[in-house]
Order: sequence, then structure tokens, then C-alpha cells
Amino acid sequence: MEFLNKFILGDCEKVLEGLPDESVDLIFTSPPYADQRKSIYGGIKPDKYVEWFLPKAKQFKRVLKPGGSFILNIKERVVNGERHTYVIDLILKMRQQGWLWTEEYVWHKKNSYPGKWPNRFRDNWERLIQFNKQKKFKMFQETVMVPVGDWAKNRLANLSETDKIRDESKVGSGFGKNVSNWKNRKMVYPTNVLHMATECANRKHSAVFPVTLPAWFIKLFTEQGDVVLDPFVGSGTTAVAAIELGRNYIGIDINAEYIEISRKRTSQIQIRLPNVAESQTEFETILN
Amino acid sequence: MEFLNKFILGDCEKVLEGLPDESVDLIFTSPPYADQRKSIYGGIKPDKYVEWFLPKAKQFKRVLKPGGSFILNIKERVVNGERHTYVIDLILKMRQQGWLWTEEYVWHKKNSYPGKWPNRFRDNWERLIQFNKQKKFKMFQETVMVPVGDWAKNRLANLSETDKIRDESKVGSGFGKNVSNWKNRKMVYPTNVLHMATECANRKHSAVFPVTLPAWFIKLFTEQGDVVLDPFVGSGTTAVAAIELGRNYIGIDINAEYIEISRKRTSQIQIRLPNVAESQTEFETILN
DNA sequence: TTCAAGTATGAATCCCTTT
DNA sequence: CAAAGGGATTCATACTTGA
Repeated sequence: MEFLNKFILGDCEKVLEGLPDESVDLIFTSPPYADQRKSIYGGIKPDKYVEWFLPKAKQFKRVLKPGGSFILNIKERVVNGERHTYVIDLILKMRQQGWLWTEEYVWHKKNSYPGKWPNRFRDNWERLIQFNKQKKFKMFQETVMVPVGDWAKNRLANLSETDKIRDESKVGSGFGKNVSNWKNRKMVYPTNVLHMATECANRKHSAVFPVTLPAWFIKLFTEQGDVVLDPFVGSGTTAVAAIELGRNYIGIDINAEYIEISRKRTSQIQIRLPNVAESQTEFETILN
Repeated sequence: MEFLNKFILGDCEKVLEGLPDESVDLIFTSPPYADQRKSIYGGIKPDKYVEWFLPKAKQFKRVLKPGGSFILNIKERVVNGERHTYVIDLILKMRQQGWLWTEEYVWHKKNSYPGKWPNRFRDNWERLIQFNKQKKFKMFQETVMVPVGDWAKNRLANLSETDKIRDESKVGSGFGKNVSNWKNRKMVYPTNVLHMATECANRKHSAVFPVTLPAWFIKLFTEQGDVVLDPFVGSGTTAVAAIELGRNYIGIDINAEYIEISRKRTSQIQIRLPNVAESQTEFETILN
């Protein structure tokens, strides 16, 4: 496939026309929010947002595999003192398009932009809306398990004498190993609330979300060698996550500068990372 | 006003007809979610939810003062593998009714219901949707300021892996019992993400949300002596918060057993609390 | 009295069986 | 064939118990 592991300059609606049906396992994207980033994207008016987005969503649906997922990172702007309705309008319209509104994850941003307003507090969360084409879809819940809650810490902090003895007698090795084994076993499934700090790096290209955010969903909804699409790839964060996890990426953006940044950024990563060699062989196998 | 500081048995839609226009400063409520709590409320079908709720919302709008706020605690159920749209439908319809959709707070529940499903994780958050009648409304931001603790410096500086994923423990709403410990700390404004556990104790009456939740909004949107209405008062949690903060309450519920529980619960509080005396004089002043 | 360990229980959801 | 019902799954919290 000629699109694989490339950044393509252009309007994703047009570009995707060249992509075959059902060729993508996961779409993860953070489109320009209405009227935001005017200088770069031209600024879509909130009232026009849904009609601007819908034809693109139609293409997304076409290129997504039946068991694939679409994760949309979005948040409604405040317009005239009110939250604008373009996000919920979009959900309703996309359902009419045939999408299933499977779930809504919340990204709790721990460090939000500072500021003070008379009628609201700082906005500290964003939506991560999951759409699917069918009720059954690929999901690998074990890949995102998290260590168990506080009681595990307590347990580790005060290991009782009997615990120590038991461990010694059983295995004979240092109890550190046992503890780690036990720790590994004690993983629990996460919830639909994600806790991640925003990345306050690079002022040039506003890093919209941290690499850990697409990485979490890529692990959850794809396997090694799968294809991850970001039709508004911006500075390439989704692609970075995909590469690091041994997935193929397709990055599209209408802005040439962003495409350039993404290319530079990912090339650096491919050099830097130790596991690139093995990842690349995987890529080559798939590409051939 | 004959309704003040009472629990009234009946359908709030009918009961409120007896309340004058613009007589309430804050409406805080958690209505029965669609198809939930069948045994108590009869269970409203998800598809009928909006049409069931709208005439009640109309009464709410009538009795609310121009500068008052309406906080609606709600969450969409999963129906046939999909999030149902009754919540976002309701937002759109209420806007047609003349409400402004000012803001949506997120309540991050620290202890969610356990369970495992092939297509989703545990639901760990609920919506707290703020509606207003006009752009300008009463808001006292200083009353809910949060102390900046060591967590701000240390935790945010070097986030551990678990920290990134798991919830922080102390950020919260700042309404904890040991706030006095933080007196010397610097205070900052909170965000629109609230951190509270559900109340899993108290076997007699299952309080769905903790007292701290209505308390937070009561402090934020009302002053001493103001009137707080909960049209689905359940076990009286909103009223408890109102009493503790020296506000007047109006509690309505269609279920006689709940009304009884609420009456008992609040009478106990009035006896127990040390600051009741002063609160009551205030009430009397207002009542006369 | 304090602290650690044990235990009960929630605004749940899926899936399969029964009516 | 739609609607209703029951079993299995699972974890943070706070109350209870015991040393």
C-alpha cells in the first residue's frame, strides 16, 4: 500500500479517496476544534463544524476495517458564554451515518492551561469518543492493565515477617523477585477515565496531546503490524506512538509545515529507539 | 413560603406548580437515570426519557431565579452495546426550551462499580451539566478554592508510571474534612473535574452521591439563606448539604419511603451539628 | 487507644435462557 | 421474535473486628 508509513500533504477527505475500503485498523485523531488555530487551518466556524466534518467521517468509515475503532479527541468551545453543541450534534449525525457511539472516555488533563474567568473554571478534561462500525470489534484489554490500587503499595511497604519467610522457603531466591512477580500478577483493568498530563514541549507546533494518549488506544485496539490512521496528524504524535509500538501509520495533514515537522520528528525517533531494528523488519515483512 | 425546608411527597412537575416564579437560587438534582432503579421509580425507558423530563425542566426554569443555576447529575446508559443518546438529546431540547448550556463538569468517581466486559471498561465518571437562564449568574469562586499541596510540586514534576495512569489521591474538590490542615498553603481555583468517591457505606439509605458533591455546588452558586431545590431528592443528600451550609432547602420526591428517610436523616443532622443553632436563627429570620 | 487486616457492597454490563 | 430475568465478572471505599 503506497500510503503506509508516510505523511501525506493534503485534505484528508480527498487523500483518503485513494485508500482502499477497510484498510485501517484504528483511526485516532484530534481534529482542529472549531474556530481554533485559525492561522493554521483557516478556522472552521462552530456553526459550520458538523457539515465540515461529516464528509470526512464518511471516508473514515469507508477505510476502517469492520472490527476497527475510531477514536475522536474533541472538546466543545465556549461560544457566547455557552458550550457550543457541535460535538453532540456531530455524534447524532455520525450515528445517522451508520456509526455506533460505543463509548466516551474522559481525558483528565492534570495540568490545564492557566486562566480565570468570572463564570467558569479552567477546563481540565476532553472527550475521547469511540465510534465503531459494528458491535464486535478488536480490543486487547490486557495490554493496558494498571497496577492495583493503594493497598498494593501498603502491602509492599510493610511486608510481614511471615510473608518474607514464606517467600524464602518457597523459592529460595531473594524476596525482591517474589514481590515483583506478585506485583506483576496484581494488575487490574483501567476505567474509562484517563489521567495524563499535557505535554508542554515544543512551542513551535502546539503539542495537542501527549504520546501516551494515542499509545494507550493503539495498544488497546490494535496488534503489531496493524495500520493506524491520523487524518489530522499535526506534529505527528499519533505516528510516533504507532512507530514505537510496532504499528504502521498513515499521517495526513493539510499543512505543509506540520508534515515537515512530523517527518523530522519520526525520523529522529527511528534512529534513537533501540527497538527500531526489530520494528523495521516487521514493517518490511508487512510491506512486501 | 410554605415549601421552605420541607420534604414534599409527589411528582415534582405537579408539586412545583405551587411554587412562585423565580423563587429558587439553585437546583441541584440527580434524577433517576433511564431504566434504572426500577423498583423505586418505575423505570423510564431510555427512548422516552427526554419526553418524560422536558415538562419538568420547564417548571424548573420557571421557579429558578434569573441569576440562578441548575446542576443536573446524569449519565447515559449502555443500550445494545452503545451509549444511548438521551442525555445529549436532552441538552439540545432544553436549549430549545430557553436554557443556556453553560458548562459540563465531570465527576470522577473514585470507586466505580466492578465488572468486566469484552467491549468496555468500568464507567468511572458522570456528567454534572450546568444550565442557566441568562449569561450572567451568581458564582462565588473563592468559596471552593483548593489548597496547593506538595503534590502540585512533586507529583507533577516527576510523574511515576502509576501516577500517569491512576488517579491522584488528594487533588479532589478541596472539600475534605482535613482542609484545616492546609490552612497555611496557597489556595488556587479548582477546575471543572471533581474527584469524589461514591458513598458506599450507610446501608439503610443508599446515598447515590456523597454530600460533598451538592455541597461544592451550593457553596459555588449560593449564599447563606438562599434556596436550594432538589426535585428528585431521594435520601436527602442535597438537603443535608444545604442545611450544613446554612441554606434553605426544598426537597421533592415521588417515593414516600425516601421522603421518610430524608426527614429522619436531616432531623438527626440538626441535632448533631454544632453550628445548627446559628443556622437556625438564620432560617427563622428568612422564614419570617 | 491505635493500627492493620478482613469484609460487605455499590446508578453496571454482557450474554444466555426463558417467557 | 421482542422483552424480561439471572449468572458471572470485579475493585475502591469505609466500616468492622481483633491484637
